Amino acid sequence: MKAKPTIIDVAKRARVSIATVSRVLNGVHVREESRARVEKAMQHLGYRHNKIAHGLVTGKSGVIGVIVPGIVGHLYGQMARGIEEVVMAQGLHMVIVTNTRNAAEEKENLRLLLERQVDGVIIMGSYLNDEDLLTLKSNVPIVFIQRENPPFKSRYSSVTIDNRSGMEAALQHLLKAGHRCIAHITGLRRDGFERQKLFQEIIKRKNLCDELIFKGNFTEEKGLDLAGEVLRHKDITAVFCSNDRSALGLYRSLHSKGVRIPEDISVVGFDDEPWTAYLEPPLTTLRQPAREVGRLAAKQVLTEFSGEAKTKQHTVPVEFVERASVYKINL
Amino acid sequence: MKAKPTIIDVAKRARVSIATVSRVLNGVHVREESRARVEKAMQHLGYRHNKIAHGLVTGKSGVIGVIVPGIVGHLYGQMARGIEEVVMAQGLHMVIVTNTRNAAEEKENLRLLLERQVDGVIIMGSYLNDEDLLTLKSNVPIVFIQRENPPFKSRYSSVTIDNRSGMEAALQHLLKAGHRCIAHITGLRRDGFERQKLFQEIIKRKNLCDELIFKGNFTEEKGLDLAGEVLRHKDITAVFCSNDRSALGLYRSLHSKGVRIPEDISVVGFDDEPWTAYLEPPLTTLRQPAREVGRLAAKQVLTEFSGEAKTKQHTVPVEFVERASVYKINL
DNA sequence: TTGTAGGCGTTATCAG
DNA sequence: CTGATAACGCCTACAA
Repeated sequence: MKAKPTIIDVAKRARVSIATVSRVLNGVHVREESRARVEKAMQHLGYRHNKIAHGLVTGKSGVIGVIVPGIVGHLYGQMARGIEEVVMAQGLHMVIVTNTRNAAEEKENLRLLLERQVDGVIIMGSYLNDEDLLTLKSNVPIVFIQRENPPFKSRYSSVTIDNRSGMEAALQHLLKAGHRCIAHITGLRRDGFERQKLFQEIIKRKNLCDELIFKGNFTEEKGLDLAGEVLRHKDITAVFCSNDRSALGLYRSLHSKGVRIPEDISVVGFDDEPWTAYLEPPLTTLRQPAREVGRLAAKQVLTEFSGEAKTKQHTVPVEFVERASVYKINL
Repeated sequence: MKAKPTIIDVAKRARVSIATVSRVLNGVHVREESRARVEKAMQHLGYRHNKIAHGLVTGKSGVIGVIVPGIVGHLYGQMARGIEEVVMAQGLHMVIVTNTRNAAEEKENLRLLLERQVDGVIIMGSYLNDEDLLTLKSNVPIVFIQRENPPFKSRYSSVTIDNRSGMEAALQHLLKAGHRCIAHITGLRRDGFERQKLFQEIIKRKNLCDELIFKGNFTEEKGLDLAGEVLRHKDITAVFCSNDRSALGLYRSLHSKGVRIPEDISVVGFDDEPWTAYLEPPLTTLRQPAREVGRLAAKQVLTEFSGEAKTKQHTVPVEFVERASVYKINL
């Protein structure tokens, strides 16, 4: 009647061996009578299965590690939620660590996770390179979501947003609406650069003016600053922002300058953050299926962990969300 | 040169005993030379400390469990971030599970966490009652953030928002601005009810009309619906919404009806969600110091876990955020 | 300062 | 179907 009861205590009270207790614990068949006695004993003693000890012998911790970038934001939250969803359904748990942006810290976080014997790791927006991974010699599956560096030559899975299809859809929409002089406020990191590259590629392919690139940094402030420069080009009729926050900055500046959206300038964002629908006018943007991305990543680690399943590079499409921030010139 | 090396392997290679290896692992002093040899051996072998085994013998898992309500939202994310911050600083980890709203599931989640031998638990918006807790006989500290039921008679810590001070501040502001006929769109759960009660109490104390209560449910839709009813009372000059989402609904309906904010109707929200500053006009609201709440809760579990520290009921103030949605009548 | 040996709570193997 | 008993990897008196 003192500290935590163990299977030994249960076994004694049920007058069976600890092996039998272990069996009922793990759903192995035992005689009905024994099982009943064991269960009663557990009940009585307030026994609780110790997953630490269990993990030590089985070599599985039942935990998936998740590393998320320090920047808060809605997207990462959704991804984490998606991961938790499938992880939980398997009776596993998820430990989250956030790394305040730098490769060294990320590596350290990963190391700690591995010490904890996680059964798999999911890293969002990783900065790690092949070499880092190598020195850590992880033996568990790692899958990367929206990794920053170019894909590994190596053996890791990944889940990546299909920026291309999104950009194509959005620009198509703009073109159909009659826009011919479209500016782009760029962003940072992999997504930012990729989007810029795609923007330029598509614009060039359509034979439009491809010089209207404004260097942004994914922040509202920058979007706000850039508005002036954008307005200096009188023929710009639409601005494609690399993310919603830039679009927000642009909105505010345009509003304050008395420029009408979308009549004077059309705006398109990227991410579909929850508040974009509340803007005036509601922002046309591209939605990242963040939750689904999380689910995918989680499923990938799990199958890799519990089988021979090979690594795989997933690409998920983004969805074009039409709202009211694009003016139809040709109507 | 095969599977995971253990301290035994390290000990052999360093020609010391496993005890010595363990010592350098745990920062106990050993002769400089031995330490060097051990470290070199670990390096060479690619040794990794196994925290599962470590946990089994020490009885500490080094993990704090966190249960968050299924509803996503910005606040819970911030709280989790605050928890992770302090937990991480102690070299611990945090496992998050979300419960899709119902006491049974919450209890089950807690049970699983305890099986995992977490060193402490933080539950946000819990629905558990004394009895539930009792049957689980947790031996680790549990602290509740914004628990739904009335405080325990029992021995658990909590962190709670000081709705009162917030309501006082907001209403004071409204009164100073000359508003005398103020409506309230109510919310749900503990916070909703508490805010309503406080609203009525304060209004009555000030000898104002206290009948203008509109039954909301924390959602945008409801806020939108209620706008009509609010407008029917011609003398209402301000509406205090129980949360920002209700305020948002009100905004949209008012806008669509051509009612001006704040000239015709002033609006105050609660929560200070990130997008409230982007509304037109920016919403005056009350900020919950969510991150700080998380930190507090985490510190509380940690001190309770690692010492005799008694349980404690924390109350954190909310901050009044003045923006542009309140009209100064008397100026 | 270092080594020996006895656990920590479970599972797994192998006889009965 | 059940029961000993040896791991699992590490920590920690206790001894040396």
